[in-house]
Amino acid sequence: MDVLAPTKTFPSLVDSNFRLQVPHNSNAIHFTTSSLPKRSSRSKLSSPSTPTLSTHSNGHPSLSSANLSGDAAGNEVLRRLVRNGELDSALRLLESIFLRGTDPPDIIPCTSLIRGLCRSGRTAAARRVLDIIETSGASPDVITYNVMISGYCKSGETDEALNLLHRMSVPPDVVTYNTIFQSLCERGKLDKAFEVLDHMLHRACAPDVFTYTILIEATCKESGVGHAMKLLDEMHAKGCAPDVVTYNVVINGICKEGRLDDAIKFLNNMPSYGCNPNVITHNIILRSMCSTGRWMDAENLLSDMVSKGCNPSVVTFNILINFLCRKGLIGRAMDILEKMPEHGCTPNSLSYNPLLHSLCKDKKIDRAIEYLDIMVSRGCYPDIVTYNTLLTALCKDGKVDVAVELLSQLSSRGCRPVLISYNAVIDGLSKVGKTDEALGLFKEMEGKGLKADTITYSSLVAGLSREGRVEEAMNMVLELQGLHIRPTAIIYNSVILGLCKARETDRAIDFYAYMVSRGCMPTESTYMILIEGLVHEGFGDEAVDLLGELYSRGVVKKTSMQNVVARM
DNA sequence: ATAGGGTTAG
Repeated sequence: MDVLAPTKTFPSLVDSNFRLQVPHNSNAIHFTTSSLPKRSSRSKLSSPSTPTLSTHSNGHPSLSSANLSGDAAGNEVLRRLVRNGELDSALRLLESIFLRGTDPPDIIPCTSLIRGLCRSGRTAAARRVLDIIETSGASPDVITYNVMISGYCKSGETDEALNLLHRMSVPPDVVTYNTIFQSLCERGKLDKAFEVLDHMLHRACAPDVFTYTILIEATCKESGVGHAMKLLDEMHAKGCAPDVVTYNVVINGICKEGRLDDAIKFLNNMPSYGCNPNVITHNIILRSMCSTGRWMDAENLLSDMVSKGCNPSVVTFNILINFLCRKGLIGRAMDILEKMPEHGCTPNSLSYNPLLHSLCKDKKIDRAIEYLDIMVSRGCYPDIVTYNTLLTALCKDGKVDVAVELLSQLSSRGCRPVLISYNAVIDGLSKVGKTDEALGLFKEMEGKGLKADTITYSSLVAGLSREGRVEEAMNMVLELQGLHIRPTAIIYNSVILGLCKARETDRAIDFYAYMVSRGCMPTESTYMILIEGLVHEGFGDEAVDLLGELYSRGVVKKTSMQNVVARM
């Protein structure tokens, strides 16, 4: 015990000065900390670019014929520009002619212009068009407003949408409100949606099936089916009949609450409500049956729907294929896929991907590639998930170079690599000791505007640690703070492992303390790595004490403990 | 306005 230099951090460890550090659960044990390298605090947040108006009004050829100051000829040019998709020229024309002209612009091309600008995310420019219409003395109609409001909603500017709703120069219609409901509900702002509903009723605008369906769906998610049912009653009372979609939304809610049998009853009662279930109704129930392992029920439901004349869709089959693949029943999944055309369905990439994934998981990459060829020969092109599956399989099969090659070809194959594609290959490279090459890909990825996540860093940090480049690994972990990425236990563990392997168990313990101070819960591996480290440096007794303590706390499993002892 | 969303890290 006295071999331990007093300056080191070990003593407090072996003196069993154990103290719970993390309040909630706590398997964290307290080691004395010593200071860690100062972490750099970089904040490189680029501010999102705001749409700006192009204000330059220097002569555009197509404007020359329209120097008559906002008259019929001007509108003709405006229509042509909008029709040809020359949005910026149309905008300039509006600014230069109609803003001060005597005749107002035609609101129909203006509405198209607003729609076009919104589609490319330029809501500020679109709003400018609306403002020009208003100041030029023309009055936008409800459609113009609806297009603008929908543009705001799609770009997430719900507050702007609401402001515009309140200052429209014509009464909003049910479409205006439904657009806003949809957007508020998607963002979980259900309270606000109900406020708007009050507003709608005050203005004597009657809600329709869409209105209620949107609200019922959101209510199922936020407050449960029980509350949603009240809305369904209210809907009935107001003389608005629910349709299949309304019922499907409710059935989906019931399934999500784990009440599959109630959902089935609802399905069976639907005809008595005057509404027949459709494929989607069945698919919702089918999915729920599969995910709860009720395979026989699923098979029966499938034959039920066929006998009722409700034809299965691609989704129906994909649900079944997915389920079978998860259960490892690849053969049956393939049979189903092959039978799809008999039911008038063409398999898509979502049909093939689970099969490819299962084959890869079973290390049958050659068969997966054969199947890929079949898929392509049938006109179904691989998507990014297909490629990601292959990239992962290649890496796991020791063909990292092939994976690198494939990754570089993705764009020319019509598939843009995504974060997961890079993560798969970066991980593959890191695992075979080619961390520098992995770092190169990481740079390339960032150059393409893809932001690395915790998994990317997890692979890189582990790669660096394995190569003995622990300093770099540690610095990378410290840098994550400025990037709003919380390192996981996996990341900390790999650094701790790297330090232990380098016979720097004291620093490993410091890093452990740092991990705990950052609020990251250690795992069983964390402790096992540290214990192995202690053993390697000749502190077997201390390791055993610690192990006993951890075992008595239930942090370490008995088998893990026996394994360590057996190796000593 | 409803169903499939699969693929990556110790």
